[in-house]
Amino acid sequence: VTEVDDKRARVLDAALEIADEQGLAAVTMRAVAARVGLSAMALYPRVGGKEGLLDGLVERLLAELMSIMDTKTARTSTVDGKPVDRLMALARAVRELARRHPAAFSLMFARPSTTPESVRQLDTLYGMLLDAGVPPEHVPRIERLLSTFALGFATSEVAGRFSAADPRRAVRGLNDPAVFPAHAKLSDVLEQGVDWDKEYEQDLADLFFLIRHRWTADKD
Amino acid sequence: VTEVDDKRARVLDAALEIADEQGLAAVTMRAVAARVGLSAMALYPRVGGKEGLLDGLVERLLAELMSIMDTKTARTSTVDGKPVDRLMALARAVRELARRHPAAFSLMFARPSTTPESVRQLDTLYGMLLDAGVPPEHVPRIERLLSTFALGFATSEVAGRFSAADPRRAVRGLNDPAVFPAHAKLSDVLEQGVDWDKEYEQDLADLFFLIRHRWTADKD
DNA sequence: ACCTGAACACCGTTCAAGT
DNA sequence: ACCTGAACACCGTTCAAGT
Repeated sequence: VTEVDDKRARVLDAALEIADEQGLAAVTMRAVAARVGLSAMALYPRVGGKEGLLDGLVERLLAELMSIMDTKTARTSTVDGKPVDRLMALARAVRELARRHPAAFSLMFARPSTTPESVRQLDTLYGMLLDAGVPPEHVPRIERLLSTFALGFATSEVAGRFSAADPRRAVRGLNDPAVFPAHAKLSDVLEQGVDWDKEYEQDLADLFFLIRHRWTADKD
Repeated sequence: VTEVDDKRARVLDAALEIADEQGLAAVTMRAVAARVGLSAMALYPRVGGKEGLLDGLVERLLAELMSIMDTKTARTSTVDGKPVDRLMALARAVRELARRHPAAFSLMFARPSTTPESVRQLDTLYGMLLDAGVPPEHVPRIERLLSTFALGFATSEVAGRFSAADPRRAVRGLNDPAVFPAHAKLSDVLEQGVDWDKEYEQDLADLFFLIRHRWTADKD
């Protein structure tokens, strides 16, 4: 039983390595098989076709996400720190995961994981939000809001959505108020580059500001 | 000149139709060519290979996004309504676009558009945020925050990330406090289904609450 | 039980050939 | 100038055959 899992794990290792080194398009049944020293057909009992292989990759990423968070929180000794700190650590771990595996990370949006393990991780997140004082009836929604933003930010970064929007890769007439009035008004701000680490921290601060203050003054 | 664009447009029409009807995997050079009555090779001068075809699809989606917003704001006559209303209309248009083209929509995260037209759309967004009172130095960041969330939410919906997390597609022991303590605490909330329209509206309300109140009490 | 290799039906793209 | 069709180097997967 654990032997089968072991064989599967070795295939997923190989697939993730190829994705990291050569991109997702290079993750071919044949290429993965060659790396583990088998024929392409020998993978089918292990991972169940290409779809199963990619689903397995998402499982691996989720497992690594949790291990990143554990090592991080252990190092700064916030294992049982304030709930918001643990949420922040998780949010930062998402981004680090994306930087470690930029090609494979794009699968996270496309191939939702429904393994018991992923439900356990969701349960941990729900627990943190409850501890942080989010009213129970809002917890699932706030979880989706935060995870959607964190996944989206990391995906935008590694897929180039953010850098592509950088106006310094000049479109003609960018500072012409007649063509791009808002860009012209913001030219000072736009000229300086973006510190993505800082931007992410600011975004998280804003979102947690929301969580902290949304349910204090007014109820619901 | 416009004749070349016209030919290109016809190819992109066909590609989008196939994506809508049969999914993104069915968008094949051969299939698209067949739909416009040409050989596969005749597409190359028009769109420049498969990559160019997919980039063109993203352009189409962005154009449709703006047309959705225009018709919506026109109907509710908020064309020159309050800036926040226009931002809300745009955010809702993103989601409607995803529902119209669920398969092609996933390209939005993967293939950022850098055409002059997309910069014009970004400029419009910047303008709305300035009008809404966001301090200039925060406008690009808030734009990224909002667009990342809106894209991420719509992608999660159409790609099944949200529905896959639905606990009612039962994992064993979901209500066992020993296994999933947070799920057990939230069982009342989780049992009732989610109204996605309502959830999105609440999320937008929260985010605009943030925009409205973040820069009033404390100056950053 | 587990693995292999030939084969099938595809895919994007090159290229020589047609008009 | 614009299009075609054969061909090339792939791809995921089926299946009969080996041990």
